[in-house]
Amino acid sequence: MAEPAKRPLTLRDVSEASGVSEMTVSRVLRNRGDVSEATRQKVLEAAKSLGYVPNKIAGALASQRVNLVAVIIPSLSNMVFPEVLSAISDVLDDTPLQPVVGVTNYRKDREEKVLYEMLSWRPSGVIIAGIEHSDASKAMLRGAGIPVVEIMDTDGTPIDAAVGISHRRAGRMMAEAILKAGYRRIGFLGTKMPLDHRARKRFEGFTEALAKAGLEIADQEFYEGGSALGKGREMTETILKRSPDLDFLYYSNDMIGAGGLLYCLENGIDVPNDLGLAGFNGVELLQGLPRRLATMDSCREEIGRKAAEIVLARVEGDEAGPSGQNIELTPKIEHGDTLRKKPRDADYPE
Amino acid sequence: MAEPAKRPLTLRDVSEASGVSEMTVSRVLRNRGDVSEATRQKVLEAAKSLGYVPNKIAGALASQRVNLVAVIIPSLSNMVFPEVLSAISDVLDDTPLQPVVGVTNYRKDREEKVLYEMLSWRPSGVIIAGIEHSDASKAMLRGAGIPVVEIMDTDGTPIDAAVGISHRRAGRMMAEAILKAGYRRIGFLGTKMPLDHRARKRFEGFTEALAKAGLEIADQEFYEGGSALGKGREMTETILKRSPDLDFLYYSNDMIGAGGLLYCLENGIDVPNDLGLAGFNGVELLQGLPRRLATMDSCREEIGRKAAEIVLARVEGDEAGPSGQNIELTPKIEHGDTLRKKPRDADYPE
DNA sequence: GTGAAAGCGCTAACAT
DNA sequence: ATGTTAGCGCTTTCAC
Repeated sequence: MAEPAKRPLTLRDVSEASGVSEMTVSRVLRNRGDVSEATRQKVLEAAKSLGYVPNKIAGALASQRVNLVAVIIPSLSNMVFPEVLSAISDVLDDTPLQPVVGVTNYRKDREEKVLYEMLSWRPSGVIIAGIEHSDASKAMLRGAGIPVVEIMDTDGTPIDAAVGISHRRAGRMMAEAILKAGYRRIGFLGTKMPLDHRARKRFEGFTEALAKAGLEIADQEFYEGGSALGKGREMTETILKRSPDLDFLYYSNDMIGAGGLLYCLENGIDVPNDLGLAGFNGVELLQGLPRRLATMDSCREEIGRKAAEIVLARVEGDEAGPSGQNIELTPKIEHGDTLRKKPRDADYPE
Repeated sequence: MAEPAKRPLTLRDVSEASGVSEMTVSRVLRNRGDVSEATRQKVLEAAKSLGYVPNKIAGALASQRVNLVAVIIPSLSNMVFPEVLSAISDVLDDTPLQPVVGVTNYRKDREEKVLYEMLSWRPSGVIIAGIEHSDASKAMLRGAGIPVVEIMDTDGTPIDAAVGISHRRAGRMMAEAILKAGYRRIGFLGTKMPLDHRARKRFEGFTEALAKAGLEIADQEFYEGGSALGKGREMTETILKRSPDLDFLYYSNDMIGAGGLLYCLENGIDVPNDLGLAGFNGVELLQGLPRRLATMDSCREEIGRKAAEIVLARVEGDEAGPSGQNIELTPKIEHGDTLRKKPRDADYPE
């Protein structure tokens, strides 16, 4: 029953309460070095009854070790990132390392600030979303002298190590699957992309693959903010009214794709025959929809796990581990119910 | 162009590079005290060109101030908590305080551990979800000597301050609205609740209000884990097959409610006439559904904002601010398209 | 198995 | 406006 403490307790308080030197108390509390079972118990008891909570600030300063891993992501409202996070947490859970999250809102200036703040706590490693950073951010990351794992995207040169997928390739793969299924008049719906590099790269890969087949995006529509499901609905209505002859809609993420799917179903559009749909990410939400939206798994779980493992390996092995790796995972297309696997008999007889 | 630093830079390095004492460098970097514009520039330049990042560990130890606010929540995958978080961040954004998030997975033992870890960094305040904690957690919170704001739930006695809604009352209010609309055979669908106190309290308030009207829950169904949308769908099918005469389904959250709604629409059930539906939380996702699910706003934005403001006020005013407050917000029922406002002409002529 | 001394990188409090 | 001194609460290192 600790009284409303005025001054936080210190090792010294525990030392005095237990009649053991500060040093030995410290050893007990950290399970380090040999301590007799007798003193060990005395100390533990004293610490507990006082309600002592060690001061990690002091500990970190003295030991020059901080068991934190900075995890920097663009957003928490896009479910994709919490999922990566939870994979990271799972791996780190049985280790002394602890993730600490920073959010950038997809903004370079925020990223710089968040990074600076986090590095000033001298974490043991950094896991950061994306492979595009400002020069200042890159300089900080390089200068920090700690393992840095860039995640989600491998289209670029990592500072240290990277784990992700190639979004350019993902866009290409989806375009190829769509073409193979016989769709030809393809619309694109997505976020305004100046900020989201991965969405942009998927778009680029997508158009590139279409171009190779002599095709272009037939129409497109972009959105900003707001409820993704609602936006998907609205955008789908807009683009279909403007270009009723489209036979496929590629969405830059599953949430707007889901909104589009709901719109199509309500309006009696024959999916996937008259109109095919596909999103991106493979979010769990899709399991509950009336039809399974075609999508592409973005390997979030594995990315999080691998990233954490890399940091862990580097922190444990004092020497720099395998640096400079760029691990590209391969996303799989899920056709679901909205992307047929081959052309209808009637059309595109080629 | 900082070389791959071996040893992190210190104030001393900046001091030497700029020919100014460590103390003055420190003053410049913190914008504290009077420094001539000339030296100010010299220092800033030196710091920048070296790529110096201050060591907050040392700073915090020396100043006995840590501008972190521990925010402890059950989960990141339930969108409700990221929303509270983002309200907290917004308020704290223009202040020196910074939120740091810990996740408990709805488990008391995790909460204890997370709390211990966070307190060992000596944060300036704690914002913690829920008002139910283990004795050990309560002792830690009391002993920390910092402002503690318990959020989301006001049904209980706060340790220090609380901001939230009464979930018992929320459950009652929904029951009353449902009864007023003439529904009588009411089913409940929700999470297994040993862990989620707020869901439990809503359930209790709900059944209590039914009891007052001489009614009982006609059937119920519980779930664990999995995709909420999909689960809502499955549970709805199950409960309706078992009890086809139900005329209302009350879901413990909007996601399973949304799944239920989709199921009903697909199966041609007349909502809200033959069957009414309601969820809880007022999540944005609902905006994109074919019909607006009845729900109840859980005031997440305001809760986050108020909580952050309380911590802020207490940290700024050195003296303890208004302690012991228990701010109960009032959720509003949104009838949407799935809960009619009064009985059908035909039934329940009373 | 235990203790004493030194110092981690910074800032408060006092000089000047 | 700038510099000096003395810690902050722990851990490292070395002694016993």
